[in-house]
Amino acid sequence: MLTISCGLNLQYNPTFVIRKRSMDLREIIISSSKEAYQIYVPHISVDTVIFGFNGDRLTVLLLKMKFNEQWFLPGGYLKKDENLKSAATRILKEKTQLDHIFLQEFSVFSDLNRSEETFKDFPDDLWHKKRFISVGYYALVNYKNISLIADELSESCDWIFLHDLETLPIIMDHHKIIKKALSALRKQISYKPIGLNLLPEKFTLPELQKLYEAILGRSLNRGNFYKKIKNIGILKKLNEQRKGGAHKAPDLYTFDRENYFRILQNGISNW
Amino acid sequence: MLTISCGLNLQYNPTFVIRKRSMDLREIIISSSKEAYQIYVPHISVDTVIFGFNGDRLTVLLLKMKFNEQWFLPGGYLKKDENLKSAATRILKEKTQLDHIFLQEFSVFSDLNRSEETFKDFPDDLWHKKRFISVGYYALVNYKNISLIADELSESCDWIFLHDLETLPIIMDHHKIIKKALSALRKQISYKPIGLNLLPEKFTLPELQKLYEAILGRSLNRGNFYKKIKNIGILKKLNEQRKGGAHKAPDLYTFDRENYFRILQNGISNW
DNA sequence: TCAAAAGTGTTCACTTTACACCCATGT
DNA sequence: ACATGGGTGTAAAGTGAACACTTTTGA
Repeated sequence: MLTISCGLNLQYNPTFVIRKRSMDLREIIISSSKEAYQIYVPHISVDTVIFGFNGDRLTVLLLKMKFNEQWFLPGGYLKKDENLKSAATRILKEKTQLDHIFLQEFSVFSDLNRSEETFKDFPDDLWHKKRFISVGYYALVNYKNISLIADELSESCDWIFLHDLETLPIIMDHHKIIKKALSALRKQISYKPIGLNLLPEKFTLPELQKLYEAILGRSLNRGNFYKKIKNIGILKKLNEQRKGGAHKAPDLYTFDRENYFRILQNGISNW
Repeated sequence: MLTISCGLNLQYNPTFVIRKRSMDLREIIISSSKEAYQIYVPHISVDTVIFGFNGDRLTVLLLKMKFNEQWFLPGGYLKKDENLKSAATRILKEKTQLDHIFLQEFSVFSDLNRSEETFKDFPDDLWHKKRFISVGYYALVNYKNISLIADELSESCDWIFLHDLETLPIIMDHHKIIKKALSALRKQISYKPIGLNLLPEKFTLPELQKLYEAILGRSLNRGNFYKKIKNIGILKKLNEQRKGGAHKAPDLYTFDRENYFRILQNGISNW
């Protein structure tokens, strides 16, 4: 089941709606700015790159701004009483309702004029107009069973195929952030197990292989992949097959959660 | 040549000096706080873990606080007109005079009550008393030919052996930061060349091996190390030997800078 | 029965590991 | 001469890539 619930959905007469929207929105933003000064640490933000998997290709969760139709990553600010990991966890939960997801810090983005331009038509003391140093986290989640929730700035949110990113108008340096997250993920895949949050409880090796191929962006040899993945010791073979497809029914597996999390902590071997 | 110039060196009657010191220092800190508000972005700091190598063991550059005798990492704040990498570069230069050094971001430290305690006897609006989210960078530099420069807060600065860290009083979470930097460095050593800033212009393979062993914290097999390191393609064998030692004179090498920097960018292979 | 996908086995090449051997040098 | 460290070679074990073969299934 894939539900997408996306806040307001104003439509009909486009020009009227856009004007109406921007007026409401302006007030919303200005009032949220005041609140932000109370709650958050200034100049620090978190951007999360949330990867999903549709069984074939990787997607990224993006939101679409109400007032300029640009796409951007789910993000937020650091509360005065939390650390960055908590902030990233909170932001992930706000957008996807998901908890207990592996979140990995991968880089900090601190260039000048990253964010200042976006709200240039607003008062100078607007919170959002400050310079922000953003800490990037990525997560891997199961594409299905997720109710996406857009925030007050966003008219919609959606899973965007990595492949389609180039064609979208994406805000600020968020395209660069996604690329860097993907690169960090590709590095991680060689020494940390991946898949627990991306695949259903029971899955087949061909499905797992598709996931690896989607992340790495290239096809892998079946026999070699099977050998390698089984060797890691994170798989439990079930006494069931996935019936219903054409052709031979593939064996079902689950993750051996104990081993999975141990290896997630320690890395796959060498270190 | 190893010169260490460390600001003031007050000594003699300890109790008197400490009192005198703390009074001067208090004023210095309070005035630097005012300046800081003008120059820096609040709540963001940079800590640099600068590794050195004495030919046998790894060291870390630490400073010693004037007013509580605790050791801490060279660090600083983010100027309003620079990004984090520039800040880290600037801080490294301030302490070591060195330029063009490879600096690697490795983690962000954002826990609550990281730094607030250190200046608890100062006014509440003191810059240093704010909550700081610190971005960690590490660097590798040649232990020799460096004039260390302590700052206004520090009575001295010194290269501390990794092995001796446990015995020193180290401020805040700086011990944790060093450990994490070392762990990142150990990961990096397997896919990026290391040594250009740590060894003299001309060096021998046994020297390079000692460096690797110091970083990894374990001994390596000589023959295998030679083969592996030569295979990377970053070494140029010179037509000279290091004379003077007992036993066979070892061959001298330099780094092939072109290859070195190319591989530093792209990683050693796989990726 | 057949095409297609799943699962397993085999071969070859290459890398890693362990270790042996020779070389050069100062004492 | 010999102890010590430097430099190279080699065999065994392990890993990864390519590919072939068998099995299973629905059409």
